[in-house]
Amino acid sequence: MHNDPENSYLAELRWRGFLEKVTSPDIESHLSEKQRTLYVGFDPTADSLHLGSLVPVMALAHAQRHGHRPIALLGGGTGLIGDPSGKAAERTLLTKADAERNIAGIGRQLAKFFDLSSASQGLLLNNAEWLLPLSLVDFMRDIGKHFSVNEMIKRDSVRTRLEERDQGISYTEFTYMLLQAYDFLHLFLVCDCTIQLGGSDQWGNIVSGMELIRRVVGQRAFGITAPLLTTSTGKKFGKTEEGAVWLDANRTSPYQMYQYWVQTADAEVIPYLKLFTFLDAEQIRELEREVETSPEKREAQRVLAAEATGIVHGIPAVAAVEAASRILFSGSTEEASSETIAMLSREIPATKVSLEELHSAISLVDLLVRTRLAESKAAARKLIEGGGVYLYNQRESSVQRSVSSEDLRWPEAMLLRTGKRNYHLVVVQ
RNA sequence: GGACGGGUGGCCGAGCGGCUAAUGGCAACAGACUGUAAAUCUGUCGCUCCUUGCGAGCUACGGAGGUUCGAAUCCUCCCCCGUCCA
Repeated sequence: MHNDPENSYLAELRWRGFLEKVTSPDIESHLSEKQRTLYVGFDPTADSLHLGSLVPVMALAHAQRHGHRPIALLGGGTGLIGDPSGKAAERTLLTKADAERNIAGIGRQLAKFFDLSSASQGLLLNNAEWLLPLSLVDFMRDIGKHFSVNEMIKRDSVRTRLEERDQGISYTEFTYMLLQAYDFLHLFLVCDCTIQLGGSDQWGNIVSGMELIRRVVGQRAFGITAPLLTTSTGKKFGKTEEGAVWLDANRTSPYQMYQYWVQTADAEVIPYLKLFTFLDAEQIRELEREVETSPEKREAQRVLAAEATGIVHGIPAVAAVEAASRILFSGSTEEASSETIAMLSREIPATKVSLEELHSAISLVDLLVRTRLAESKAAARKLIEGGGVYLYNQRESSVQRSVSSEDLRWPEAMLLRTGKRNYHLVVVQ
């Protein structure tokens, strides 16, 4: 297959924008020859991945779809050391208990992206398995001997720290690159893994691994790096004012993730559709035309949000999120299901009101004060008079209005709103 | 210690005996516009009540007293800030 010009997997990565660099053009024929095994490592820096980690995850998921074998590698061992790449300062070591907890969390998430039903399909491994039992002396004799300190200190990640007088780098972090290189060697030997994939900051570590394999076994291995994303406004991808967008629903709710995607700028929505959904080229071209002709519809953003959120949290969760978003942002007066209400109750403030109270009717003015949507009764009245109060997204303009069980349109909840987006859920008990 | 200047609503800043809940600006809130953007425009912007009226009552201009029919505005004392002189 030497003259196969276009390997289908690489072609896919290419048009989707995953390819930043490859270590050699020969990777094309290497992949076309037969099923290959590729790996991506994940640091257990937190108990959840965030959107940024999704780029290599998706790249690896595409490999499986093209018949190759992915290995998602948990850094249970390397995480105890800490990767200096891209870090301006020495990090505090994770405790072993934290690392274990983080490994468990990340492992659960990664498992959802791959078919791990058999070892020939895909693998989820933890490098603690082979790194922890290593003997220091053996490691130094067998692995360390292949690394030249002269080379190591030229590395960006090391050099910047050496030049930065007040930062420095510990021997621990300095050693990190040997461990990651050893991972690649280990996977090469045990799993016949020949390709390592990673973010562009991993280039150096990947090359170290390839070198090590070449020296120890005299064989060739490859690397692929994916670009680090930044938004057109210069912000880091996957970050909001509140911090990272996590894959863990307890850290970032599906609704919040969906909203993050929906708010994607026009300039980024097409690249993101390519990276974070499995939609094919034709479907994405269609959406691209939509962005050009009617950007105000935000159709591409909605599709991106639904698809990407669905991949992470499952399709069933998306329906409720979409309904919640329609209600909160398009002022939809649709009925809400209990799932949607549950979704809303996590995103907007809620106040409980007893059924008895509701039977005897509460004045809208009092309800506004009670839900703290208005600071005082006078303010509540002024809000109503100014046309700023809505019940189930329908304007209520009478100061005399009172609310009773008659007005209950959703199961056990009323949706009250002032202004454009100050929603409040009145939960009836 | 002495001499001035000043403390006003979330902030800045007018007012200097009644017409002042207190001009104006900013912020805030609501409405219109809009693509879950920005800008712009309009309205509201101490609290409470209702018979929602260009309605009534209460509370407010550093604090406490006083003068006056009536004070944020005049007087006394106190507190605080700023500038200058010792």
